[in-house]
Amino acid sequence: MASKSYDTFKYLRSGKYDWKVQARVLNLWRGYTKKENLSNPSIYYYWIVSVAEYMHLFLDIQIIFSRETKISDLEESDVFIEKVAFDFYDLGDLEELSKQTTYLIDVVGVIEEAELNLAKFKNRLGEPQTQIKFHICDGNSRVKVTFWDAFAELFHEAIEEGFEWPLIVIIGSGRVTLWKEEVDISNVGATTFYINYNHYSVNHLRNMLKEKNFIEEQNTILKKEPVPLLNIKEIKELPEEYLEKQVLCNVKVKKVNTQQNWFKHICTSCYEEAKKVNGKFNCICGPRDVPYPEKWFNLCVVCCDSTGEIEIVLENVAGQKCYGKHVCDILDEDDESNFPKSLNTIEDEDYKFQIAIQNGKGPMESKKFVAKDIVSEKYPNNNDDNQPRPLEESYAEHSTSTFHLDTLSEIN
DNA sequence: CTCTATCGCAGGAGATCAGA
DNA sequence: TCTGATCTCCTGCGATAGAG
Repeated sequence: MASKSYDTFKYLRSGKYDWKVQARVLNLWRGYTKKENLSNPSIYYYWIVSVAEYMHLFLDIQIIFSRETKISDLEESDVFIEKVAFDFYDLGDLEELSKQTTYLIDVVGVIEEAELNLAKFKNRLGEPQTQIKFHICDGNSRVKVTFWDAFAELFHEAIEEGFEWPLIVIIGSGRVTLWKEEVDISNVGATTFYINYNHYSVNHLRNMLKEKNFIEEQNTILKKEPVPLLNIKEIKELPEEYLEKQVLCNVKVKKVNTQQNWFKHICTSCYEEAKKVNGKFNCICGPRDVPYPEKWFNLCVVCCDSTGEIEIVLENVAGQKCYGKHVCDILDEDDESNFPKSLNTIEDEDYKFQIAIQNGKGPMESKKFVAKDIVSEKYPNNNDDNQPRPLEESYAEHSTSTFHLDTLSEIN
C-alpha cells in the first residue's frame, strides 16, 4: 500500500476505504475528541479509511477520520497546493443558507462602515461580551456581519493596522444565521478573515469600486436617499412631512445639558428602553427582568451655528464617536453618581451630525432633534498612493483537534 | 470552544444470568 | 459457588441550537 499513488479529491467516492490523498489543512480549530489531538496546520497525507456518502447542498463527500486513518507530515517542497482556497457564495444567496447549520461559507465584500467600533456589553447572564458589527456589500447585495469576543477584538486590532479604505474583507468559514429576520454572518472557531488580501476576488471588487456606479448601486441596494445638509434655521423650519427623516448639519456644541439623564438603560433583547420598576429593570418585549441592561448615550446638548441655536439629543453612536468611549467607560472613570465632568469636554467642538427629526413629547415641544451619527469624511477613500496591504497570515483562532475539510474538496 | 442550555450517546459500574 | 458474559442504569461529555 505504501507505493500506492495519491488519489485526488475529485475522484473520491463512498464504498471504498483505502484512499490516499495529499492535502493542505486550510483551516484547523479545536473540536471535541476525548483523546486524540492533531498538531498545527500543515500538509499531511491521509489514508482515508472511510469516505461517507453525505447528502447535502454543496459537496458530494465528507471525509471522516477514524482510528485507522494514518496521517503523515509532508514537506512544503514535496507538493504544490494553494495556501488558500475559497468557495465564495453570493451575498444574495445567504438567506437560504441561514436555514442550515451544517456548513460554513466563504464570502468576500466591501465593508460599508467608515469606522468600526467594538461594543462591550453584559449579556443576560451578566457575562461581559464584546462584539463588532458591520455590513459587507458585493455590489449586488449586502449582509450584516457580527464578530464576537476575542475574534472581534482580533479583527478590530487588525483593521487598525493602516489598510487602504474602504476595506475589502474575505470571511472564510463564517456561520450564516438569521438574527431578527436579517441574515447575519458570525464567527465560529473555524472562521478566518483576510483584509485587503491579494486574491483575485478582492482585486475584482476593488476594480469595481473604482467604477463610479459601484457606490451608486450600493446606495440603491441600501435604498439610501441623499441626506440634505441644512443649517439650524432651515432645520427648525422644516415642515411636518420631514418627521422621521434625517438631515446633516454642521454645528458647534455650545453647552452640555447637565440637568437631565445623559444615558438610558436598554433591554439586551429588543434594544428598547428598559424601565426600572421596584428596583428591577423591565422591558416591553416580554414579562421578564433585564438584569444587565446596556447603557446607551442619551445626552442633551445645545448646539449653534451662524443661523441660530438648537437642542440636540446625542444617541448612542453619536455619543460614542464624540467621546471615543462607551457609557460604561465613562461611568467607570467617574464613579460618582453626579453628572460626569468629562462630558463637558465636547463643548466648543465642531461636529457634522446626522440628525433625525422626531415628534416632540408635549404641546410645548413639537419636534425633537436626535443626533444618530457623526458623519466622517473617511469613507470612501480611494487614495492610490495607499496600496492594498495583504496580510501575510490569516487571522484565526487556531487550536488543536478535529478537522472540518469541507472546503478542501474543491482544491483539486 | 463565543457562551449557555439542553439533548442524546458512550462508556463505566454494578446487577443479573448462565455455564462449568 | 465461582467466573465470565451480558444487560441495565447512570453519569459525564460531546453535539447542537439559539442568543446578542
